[in-house]
Amino acid sequence: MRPTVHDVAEAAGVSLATVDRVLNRRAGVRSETIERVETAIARLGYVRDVAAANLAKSRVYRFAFIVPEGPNSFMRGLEREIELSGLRSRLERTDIRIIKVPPFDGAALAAALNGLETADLSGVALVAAGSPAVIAALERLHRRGVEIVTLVSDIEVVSRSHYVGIDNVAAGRTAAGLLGRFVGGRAGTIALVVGSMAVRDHVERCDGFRAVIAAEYPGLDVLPPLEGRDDARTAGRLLRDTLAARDDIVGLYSVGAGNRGVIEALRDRSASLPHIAVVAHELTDHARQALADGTFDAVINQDAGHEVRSAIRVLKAKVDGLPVIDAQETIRIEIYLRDNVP
Amino acid sequence: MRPTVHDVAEAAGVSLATVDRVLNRRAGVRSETIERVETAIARLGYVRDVAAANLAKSRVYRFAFIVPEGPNSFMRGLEREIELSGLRSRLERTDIRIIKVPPFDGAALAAALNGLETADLSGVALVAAGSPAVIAALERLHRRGVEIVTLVSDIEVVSRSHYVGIDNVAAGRTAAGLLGRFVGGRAGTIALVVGSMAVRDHVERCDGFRAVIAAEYPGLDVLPPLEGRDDARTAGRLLRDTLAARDDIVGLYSVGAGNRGVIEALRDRSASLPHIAVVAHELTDHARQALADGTFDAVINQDAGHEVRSAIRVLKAKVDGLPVIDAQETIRIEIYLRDNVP
DNA sequence: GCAATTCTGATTTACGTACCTCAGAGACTG
DNA sequence: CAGTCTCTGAGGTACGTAAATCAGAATTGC
Repeated sequence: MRPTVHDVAEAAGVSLATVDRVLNRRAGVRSETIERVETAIARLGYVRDVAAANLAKSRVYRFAFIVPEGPNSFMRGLEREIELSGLRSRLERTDIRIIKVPPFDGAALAAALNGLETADLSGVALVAAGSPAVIAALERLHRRGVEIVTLVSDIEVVSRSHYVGIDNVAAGRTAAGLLGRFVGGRAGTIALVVGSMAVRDHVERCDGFRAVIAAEYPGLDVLPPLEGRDDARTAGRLLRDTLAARDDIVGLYSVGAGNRGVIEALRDRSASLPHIAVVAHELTDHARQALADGTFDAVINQDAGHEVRSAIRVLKAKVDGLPVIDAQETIRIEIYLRDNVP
Repeated sequence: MRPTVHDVAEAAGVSLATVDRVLNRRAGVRSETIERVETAIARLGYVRDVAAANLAKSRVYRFAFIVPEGPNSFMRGLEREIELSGLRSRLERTDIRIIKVPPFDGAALAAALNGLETADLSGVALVAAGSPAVIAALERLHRRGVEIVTLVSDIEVVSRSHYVGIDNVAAGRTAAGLLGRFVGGRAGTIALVVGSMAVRDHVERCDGFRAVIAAEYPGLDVLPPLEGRDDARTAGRLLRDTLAARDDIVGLYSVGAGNRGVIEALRDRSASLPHIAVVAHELTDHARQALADGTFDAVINQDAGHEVRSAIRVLKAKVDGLPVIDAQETIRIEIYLRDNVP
């Protein structure tokens, strides 16, 4: 049987009230006594029963999730997952609120963060767009005891924060490894379509991609990125122009949003032209279709549901002062071909 | 605030004891009264607070995990993950026991199942090797109220069971999709190395693999599988013989155990010979190395840690009579290239 | 040496559920 | 009509912890 506070009290030769004070860092205990209690805790291997503690406290975890608004399919999927997890979390005394902010807009994000009612808020998860104002807002929240987790895209160090998302450099390298092999020894150029070079995740993917292509596929040239800014039409137009302007394109890496436009541009190519190998990101409905009909060869994905559940677990662990299980909280870079789409 | 049993009692106009009898399916309540209580539960949206219930019951979940013994790296990794989860689960009133049985041996597995003390056992997770005796033993366990989950390899229907593992047919199809592209249009034959055609997961992978190669890569021939029987030396020897006997091999799919032998056989080939594209299963230490030095092009993996945690969650949900969240419990087919190895 | 202050102990209530006992109401049997 | 049986209510204790109150002990300041 696990030891309880009663056992600790007995072992330390103090009362239950004293053990409670030590455990909950309340004042009124001599340092010598604190040490006696802590020794007893260590000796017995006592661990607080979080379920019982939360019951006694009638604790409610209150978390806010901040996501960019707009047409970005991945973000909308993320939002759905947050809603779903929020519904289920009700049963576990967890209250989750979603706050939407304009994308690519540090000032708006900072304003949203500063507008949060910190009194009964225990944690914030946000898709970070870095800016000094945002960092200041996060530091302020943290000083008020709010735990912070970055989602999908990371941001410069915030004390004691945690990042839930994939390693985007590795994702870019992986895309390069796949595309390099899919191109199959042909020489030529590779086009890049990104959402915006102003968000860190896209920049990192490009960096990783270029590094591997340069090192391992000397026959391949990578063109400068086409910026679609989360708009399918823009992305499609830019790609169409590039495809029309040159005939040496053998591969395409679609780094971020705007897949719908990319798919249309590719489908409009004449069927007699040689196949362009394509690796894209995020397994949305459009991407699934493109995989099924051969327009995309592979899709790299991060599972939004996993990310949301992981963020919630991490926030809870931090609030409860428990360790985070890294192996469980690592978000994998998922690769999908036509054959392993779930 | 969530409604409690008290609210339900008041709403139904009965006493707390009666609500309790209904909730816990104890005798002594008229069916008409049961209905009144259930209506109130539905109307209020009452859900039992599992944490409080477990506290009150001083419940301890007792689970047995049955895994094959022997040198199979994946199984040893699985066992480590079970131990790890077991240690952590202690804090959540969960006691996990590991039972090892000889591999590929239905009779031994059935004997182990029949030897389980069912009195205080709430669930069993097993790497299934199907046989009538095993199925009978599982049915018996299930009649005694023990929940059953199959791990990694599934088995013919057991009432109310659950399978935690990847879709092995899809894994084989995925391997074919990768290998077909990696071979890069060359014609030739593909070798298959399996553990045993007596376990269902390996058979399914081969089926999926052959189907895609036959349909999409007409230039490629697939050789009959070489059975290594979880023994690296055997697998290595068989592959070496095949490689020596023919020079038209352009690809290899290593379906199961024995990767160490496969890797050695491949490394011993003269460096002047053309590259053989290789897709293998399970990201063990040897496989990581083979990815790093280019011996393997891709590794398909199932995350043993996820599987164990999923099995525990599913067993708990079943014991508590709660629904299983399918999206969370689906085990992904992971693809690793050199660049996304964690 | 007395008061004020700080520390500690004992005890109680609460969280939401499980489970037990005891008593009584009502229906049925013979 | 007494006796039995089934159903229901009332109330209590327990699970492990949090948090509060009150009282007594030890320490400090003056």
